[in-house]
Amino acid sequence: MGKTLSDRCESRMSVGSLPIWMTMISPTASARLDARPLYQQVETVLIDRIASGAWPPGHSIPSEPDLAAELGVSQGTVRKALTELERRNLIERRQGRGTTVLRHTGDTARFHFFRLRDLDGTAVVSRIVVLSCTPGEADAAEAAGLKLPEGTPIYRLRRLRTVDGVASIFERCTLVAERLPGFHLPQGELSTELYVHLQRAHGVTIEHAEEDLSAQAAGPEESQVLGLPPGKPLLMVQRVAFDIARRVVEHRISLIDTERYRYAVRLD
Amino acid sequence: MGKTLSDRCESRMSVGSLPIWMTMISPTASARLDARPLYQQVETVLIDRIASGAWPPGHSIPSEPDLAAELGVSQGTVRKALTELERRNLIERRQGRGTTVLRHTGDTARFHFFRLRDLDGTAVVSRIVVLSCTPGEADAAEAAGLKLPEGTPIYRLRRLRTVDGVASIFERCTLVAERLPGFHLPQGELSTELYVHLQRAHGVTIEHAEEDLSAQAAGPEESQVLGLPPGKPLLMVQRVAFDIARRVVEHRISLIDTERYRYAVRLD
DNA sequence: AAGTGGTCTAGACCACGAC
DNA sequence: TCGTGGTCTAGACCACTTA
Repeated sequence: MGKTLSDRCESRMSVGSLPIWMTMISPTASARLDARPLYQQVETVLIDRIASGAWPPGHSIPSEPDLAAELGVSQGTVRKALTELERRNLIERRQGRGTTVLRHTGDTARFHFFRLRDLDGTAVVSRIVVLSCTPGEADAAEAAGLKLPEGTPIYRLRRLRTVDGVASIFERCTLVAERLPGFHLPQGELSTELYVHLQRAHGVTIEHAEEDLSAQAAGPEESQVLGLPPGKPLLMVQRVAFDIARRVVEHRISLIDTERYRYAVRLD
Repeated sequence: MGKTLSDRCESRMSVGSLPIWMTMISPTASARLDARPLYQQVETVLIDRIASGAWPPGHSIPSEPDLAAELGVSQGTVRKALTELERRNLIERRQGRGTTVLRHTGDTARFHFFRLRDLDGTAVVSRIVVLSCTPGEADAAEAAGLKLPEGTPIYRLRRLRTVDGVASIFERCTLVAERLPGFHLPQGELSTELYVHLQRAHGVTIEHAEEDLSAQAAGPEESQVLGLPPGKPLLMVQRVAFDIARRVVEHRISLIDTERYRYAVRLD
């Protein structure tokens, strides 16, 4: 085959109106270059619609037959693309109801990005207190963590997580300002999950994150905040979080007292 | 449909010989009870053939059209089942060459189950020294880790991993004897990956593992083995490993000096 | 040239949910 | 009742490997 979505669309332009996605792709440039399978091209189109905000979180997207007709491909091809989006936790499909763009709730955000578990394996609930939130420019260490140049505008966020009333996690977050125009934290809701807020207030959906774990002795700042003796072994988690377009949004260093809780991982 | 694989087979029994999988399923019991989708039933059949050793690691399995004909389903249904097996890292498909049962190599075992990375993200190579290997019965702690009753026959394995000549990881492994009849370690190859050996010598394929991470101060045994000051923060990884049939095979406690290396995780 | 898995299509029927 | 996604089929053509 080797045909491109735009080829198929051009042959239909006389009948229908210009599809949204064509406004984002240069027709001349994409004419021959995109030799990827059709279902991957469909995938890209759908992701662009979600990432651009055309289909915001919670939006019901067109049915599979409608999408197939609009894009000039078969329903099977659309299904294959949607299956991949579902695997990436970008959409939710339900028989009889239709397909919607996933909206981060506290539960889903925690399920995917909060790996702390009780000793018997049950999920842990934590309360969050924001200690400080200030704009600034990335220093050497922060720039290295974000893999962005030094001096990049950022926001610095310090948080404390409390489990069962016990201060257990100290978090230093570094947020990329460019991704979050007009960033501010709601004063009242200190316990809001950060990623839920980023999606609701800035339209930024965190899709995946990479974490590096190590053991670290408690330094002066964290031993004071967590109320622990200096030198006590803590679990240090360094996270880099990416949005749907796989751009860096956040770097976070969490220091965790694992006396009563464990960080759970599944390996396949 | 709601039809069962055995229904479809019965209608073909007059022409072909009895398929392998029918010998493992009671025809009467499975006649009405298995209301799962066909592709999942096919999946089960194929997994059984792999788990039973009928298709050992490295074996080239029949082509998709052949499997479809044998099982009385369409090629698309077989493809869907194979796609899931591929996702679970049980098989490898290559265009033009065919499909083979995955054989653990040192590389694949490390890639899936060894999460340690250099500070710049490159994979770490380690040499293994076996300190001891003795049979015994599970004590309370070991039984809890394996989620098996106390007194279950086990093998205890102590290993030391060296990275760049520096002792970095001390491992206490507990292996379920029932899964590994006649278990012994090859004397010469101290650096063999355990999971490669389990597959080659005992036909046991480790498919996935669950790990709990915490920070722990070095105790007397590990500080001596690793040559570290007592009380130094170490990363403690408690792993439970499962075979293809999702039965527990191993419990392992690793104590890691994360001075120069990191445990890497990807969250989706 | 023959056979493999990979892509794509068209259409049937089913299970579920909303109206 | 209707429209949705889920399952299953049959068959075409392509890309790749092997002989």
